[in-house]
Amino acid sequence: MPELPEVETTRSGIAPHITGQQITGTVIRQSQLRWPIPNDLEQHLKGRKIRAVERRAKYLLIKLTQGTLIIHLGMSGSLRILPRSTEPGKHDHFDLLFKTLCLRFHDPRRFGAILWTTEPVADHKLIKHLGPEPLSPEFTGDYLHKQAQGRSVAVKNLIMDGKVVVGVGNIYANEALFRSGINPSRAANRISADRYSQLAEEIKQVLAAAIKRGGTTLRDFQQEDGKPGYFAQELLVYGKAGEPCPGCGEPLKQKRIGQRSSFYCGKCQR
DNA sequence: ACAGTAACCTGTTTGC
DNA sequence: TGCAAACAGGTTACTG
Repeated sequence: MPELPEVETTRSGIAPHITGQQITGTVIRQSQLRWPIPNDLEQHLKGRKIRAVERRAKYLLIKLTQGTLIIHLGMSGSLRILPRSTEPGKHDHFDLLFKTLCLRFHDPRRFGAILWTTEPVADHKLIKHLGPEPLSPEFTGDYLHKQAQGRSVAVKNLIMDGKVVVGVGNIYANEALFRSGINPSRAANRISADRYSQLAEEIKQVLAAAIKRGGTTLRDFQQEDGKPGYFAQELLVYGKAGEPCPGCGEPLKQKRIGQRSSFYCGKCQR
């Protein structure tokens, strides 16, 4: 599910409800996620206040008066703000409790993670190797072009590589490549600087547009209030194999690149 | 350093 | 209709 727009939607949705609030407790119903939820989590969190809710890549960073709760939504995770008394359902693995509210983590596939750290987040093992944020000024066509030198991987794999740029998952990689007219299979080192400028721009545009719509809900992404994201209706190619290309009308193609389904137009994307 | 694959887990869709 | 295989928004870890 969640790529950068979905995580950002979640961040901005939960922040106003919990910022400044004091944590009164936690509930762990299933600790076996991508990594186990630390079993001493509650003693670190209880009584502390939420100072800020930030995001780095697809990680949500719940900054406390001391230390940070790191949450990743994996493939199928979501967070909701609910009244404390709400009965948990299946796959509701974790609650962060406040006086009257509860921040509830739901994740059927359990690829998500809930971790705790007291070190500066930028130094954390999962975060320190990450590339720039795609919506930051340092992410440019020139930067991408440089990263591509000496790399023969498909350009789609390059832009989905978190060491190169974060937050671009399968949906938005497909969309941005279509909008740039670049074939997803093209070797990264065989694309001009100009085309990389276009690509960097389209990545920024599509992510920003998706954030505006509250992300993309394909099956189960929920915003913090339980509503879906509305960007799915604006997707041009993702999941649309066989349908006419919005540019030329030729049927869109589907192909696996690096174990992921890729959707593209063989005529408009070269 | 790079490229490719398997692994984590559950639910839904597809194909025989 | 039933069952098994394939596939799904992510990322690490391992292999060659």
